[in-house]
Amino acid sequence: MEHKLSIYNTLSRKKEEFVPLHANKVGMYVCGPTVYGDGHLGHARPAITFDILFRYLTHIGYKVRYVRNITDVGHLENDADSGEDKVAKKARLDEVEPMEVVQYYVNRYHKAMEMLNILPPSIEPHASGHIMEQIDFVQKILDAGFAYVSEGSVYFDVEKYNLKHNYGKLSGRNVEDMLETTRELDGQSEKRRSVDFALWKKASPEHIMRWKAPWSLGFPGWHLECSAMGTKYLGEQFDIHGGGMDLMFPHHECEIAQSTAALGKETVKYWMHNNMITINGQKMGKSLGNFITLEEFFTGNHPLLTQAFSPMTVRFFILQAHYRSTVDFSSAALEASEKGLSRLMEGYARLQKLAASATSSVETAGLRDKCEEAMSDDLNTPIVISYLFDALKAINLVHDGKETISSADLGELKAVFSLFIEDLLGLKAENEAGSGNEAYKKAIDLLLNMRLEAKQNKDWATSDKIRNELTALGFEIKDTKDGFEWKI
RNA sequence: GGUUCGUUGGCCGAGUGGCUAGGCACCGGUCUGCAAAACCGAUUACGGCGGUUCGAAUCCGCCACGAACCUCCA
Repeated sequence: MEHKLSIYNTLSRKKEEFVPLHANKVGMYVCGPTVYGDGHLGHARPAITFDILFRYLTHIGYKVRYVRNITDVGHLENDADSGEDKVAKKARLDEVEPMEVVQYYVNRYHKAMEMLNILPPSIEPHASGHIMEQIDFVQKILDAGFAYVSEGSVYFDVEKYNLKHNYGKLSGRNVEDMLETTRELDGQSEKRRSVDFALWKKASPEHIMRWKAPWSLGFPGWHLECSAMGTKYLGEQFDIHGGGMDLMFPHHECEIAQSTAALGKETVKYWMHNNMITINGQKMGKSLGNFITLEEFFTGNHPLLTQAFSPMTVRFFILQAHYRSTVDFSSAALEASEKGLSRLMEGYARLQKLAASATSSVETAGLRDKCEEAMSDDLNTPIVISYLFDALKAINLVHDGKETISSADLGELKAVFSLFIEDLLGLKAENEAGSGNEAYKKAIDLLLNMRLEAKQNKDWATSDKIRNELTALGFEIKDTKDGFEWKI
């Protein structure tokens, strides 16, 4: 059964049925990372959220072009005084080439994304590789009369734009209020109004990353790259633009203004924003210095972490909350997710070995439909997961011989689990130490077979000794009807 | 101050008018030589006060508390 996909559009502040601009094709743009530091849990959230959307859109039959940018220029570090961008600053400190810093962190970002089983986007454009497109974009805005040049820099004229269009429609602001509240801060600026924002910025002498433009030797403004690259790869109008909620204002608001000013029309149909990850109720973020990098999660090397958490645990943890809710981080919450995930994945492995009977005593019909329905309802992954846990119960009961399943139902259940767990939620089994080492596995089997013999002779002392010592080494031993199972 | 959003059981976290998601923890039971795992069962909820309604965690109003954005941020 087909369910219509509905997604929450920040522009209208409600769920809307998703209707693509072009039949069967979807264009989707997501704000990617600024590569001047290691990725943290906050970066994982949009990456995972829009990975789910990418996978789901593909699953329901769309051909999706997914663009996720790399920000490696612009984004001023401090207020107007320095005019130096983040990447340049870091590079000077480290005494390396700016692009070397970019490459280093891009590599690390890709590595982390791969570990989290996030599919690569269709196109991953760098802002630094699209300076010409950005200069053209600035020129279009100037030509349209919505920008002005001031001492080598170009600024967007928000007040003028707002006379014809609605600046603030995305974030619910109005320009008059903003001028009221910020007027006092507006000193001897090159800007006419405090609300105006830079499209092109003249580089200060010490600024390393600079490009030649009609107005000055400089660099593009903070928000321009997304407008320029989005339209370049997805067209003047495309379906979905995503990113974190913190980007709603000013970043996305400015994007709307830029694109509307340059092209004379709305570019994006659906704006989607994932919520923040909090830590003790407060946002986890770079500027707050309370973030935990992904690498620290994977190694457990952070004061707030009681242990290491695998990439799949992190992914599962994030998927257990709806993307529009904040999710509060704690080591205890991660531990709970780890156990839940492990139970789910064991059940999934168990499902593959289940024996079919003539008839089913468990009810598994409708699972696919319910899961599809939850996914199509604004990507409600927590509900999908809850249904999978319901089905897990049936799997375990059949495994224990307390219930039966027909081969048709078994086949369907396998297909549904495979589809949702692997293809859509993107969860995969994580084989830890020892995978692939046959000799090692056989040695453990040998020990456990000796224990089995001891058990048959009712030599509990020997049998418990083997089990206890293996347990102490980190193995988990389970006795089964006709033998044993183990894992580490 | 402005804008937006939130407050659910021991913890995490779904749910938008009636049918009390799910996970983790805890307790009791089944199974087991004992465990582990699995299964069965029990318990604990909707910030406060009013209103609408036959009926509200869910709609409306007020209050309290918290968060995000208004400056780079996922």
